[in-house]
Amino acid sequence: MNSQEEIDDFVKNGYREYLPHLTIDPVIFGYHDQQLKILLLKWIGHNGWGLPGGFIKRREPLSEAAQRILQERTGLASIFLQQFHVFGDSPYRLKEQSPSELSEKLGRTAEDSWLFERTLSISYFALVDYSKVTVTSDFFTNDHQWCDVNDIPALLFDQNEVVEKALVALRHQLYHQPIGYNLLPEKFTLPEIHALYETILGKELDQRNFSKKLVTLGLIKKLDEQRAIGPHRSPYLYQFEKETYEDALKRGVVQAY
Amino acid sequence: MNSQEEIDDFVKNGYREYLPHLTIDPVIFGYHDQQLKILLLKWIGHNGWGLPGGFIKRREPLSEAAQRILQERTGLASIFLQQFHVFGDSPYRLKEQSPSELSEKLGRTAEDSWLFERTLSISYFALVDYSKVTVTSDFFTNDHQWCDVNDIPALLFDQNEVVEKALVALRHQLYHQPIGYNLLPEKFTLPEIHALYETILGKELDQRNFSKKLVTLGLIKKLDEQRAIGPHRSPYLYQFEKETYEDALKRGVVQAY
DNA sequence: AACTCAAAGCGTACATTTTACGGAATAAAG
DNA sequence: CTTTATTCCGTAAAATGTACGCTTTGAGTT
Repeated sequence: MNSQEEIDDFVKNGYREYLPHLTIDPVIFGYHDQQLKILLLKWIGHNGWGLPGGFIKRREPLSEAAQRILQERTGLASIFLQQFHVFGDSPYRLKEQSPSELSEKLGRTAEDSWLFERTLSISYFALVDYSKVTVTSDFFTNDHQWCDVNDIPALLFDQNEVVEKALVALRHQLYHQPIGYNLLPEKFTLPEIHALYETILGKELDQRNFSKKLVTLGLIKKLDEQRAIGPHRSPYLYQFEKETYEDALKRGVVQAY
Repeated sequence: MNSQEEIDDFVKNGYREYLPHLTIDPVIFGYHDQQLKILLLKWIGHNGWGLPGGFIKRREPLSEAAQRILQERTGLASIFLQQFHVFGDSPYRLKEQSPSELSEKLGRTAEDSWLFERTLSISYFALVDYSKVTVTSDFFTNDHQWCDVNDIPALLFDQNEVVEKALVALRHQLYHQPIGYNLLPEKFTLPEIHALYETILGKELDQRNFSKKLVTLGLIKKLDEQRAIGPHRSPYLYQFEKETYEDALKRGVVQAY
């Protein structure tokens, strides 16, 4: 979507291709080098930072739509993507936007556009390695940033609440599902996965007990190789146990009942 | 909505009042006397059993809509109602229904109705005492039943999957939030709450450890009264600790991290 | 080659929680 | 006053979680 014509057409007739009143707004967490960030975009129409988002095609399964939207922004496919809530209570999302406001910002009139109507937001979260991602912009956004989760600015609508809830969901996830395949190299060291968990949870974990736990659960297995790191003792390399890992994805790391 | 005129108007113009493409379909669990059931309605247009459902008004907050729909069916207000998933993948929900099919069943033509379009379903679950509920019908349904969760027939669309997921969510809930206020008398015995938990989880729980756990958590407190039950030892009465209970509703019974 | 430093990682003791189950107390009927 | 069905107290073992001392290791430095 680049040319002015295409944009006009989207604003006027997009509802023919997409479902109105409904967007998918994924919170994309990015981990790298002991930092946890989220992807924010600068929206032209609103002149502020907000989450990426997109519409669902009229005949497109919901989960495909979510994958597509993630891929359009980040180029990543088959990433773990988890639905966690529908937001439809905030007065911001209830109040239909003033057409003139957006029209002005877009530099064109679009009195009756379907884009001005109330939208509910189906929220997903994903977890990626942000150093491997190239973010793609589109007409409605003119900037992006990977923003540290501890330093998030005021976002559009109720999106600060969305991010907060996403973080809770992600941390909950960490206790019930294995995480790491997309974030660590195939072979990784205990300190690496340890740092990953500490960063996501935002608190310290005893390294000795932590490793014991992961090995006991059978999620990772020790290899015979080591990696040379500077002037210190070489750590052993580990690998995820693919079978246990995928089993845990389905049934949960800890059996709840 | 009773008169033929009103129905015609709803079929033709309902989209002016309600958001299209989107329904709220609550799975209403009913507990009574050691039985766990769900509320099913017989839908005229489809001639089959399915979940209750309703549309969201254009300017109505999502959670209010859910409460309203529950109340319209059951007369119950301020019930614990938990959103758990949006279903939008099933081919059944993707395929727009044949207008002629429904028109025929409704006994009238409604070629272009908004009702025929694809809908996603925002699913909630609730837990009520079904012996206290009077189910209200409307024009689109002509029968209802409280159906045992272990004996659920083939439902419309992908609703069997919805029910399955709801049951998982309910059981998960039971481990992380207190449940019982609406289902037990104000003062209840240990065997009563014990049976409730066993029924919902569908498995046995050691009664001695179970009571100890609830008391230790501070969720319930023992009273000095007893209840006479037939020719056996009189059980003590217990009450929920309101403060702990509501605290647990917010923060979870078990602190996850 | 010995020394030093910082990080890796082993092992063990203690605390807490979960699980298992014997058996006493109780109410009412016969 | 015995029988029977039920409530519920108490304790012990098992499993899990937590805390932390101390040895091992690799490479640069002396």
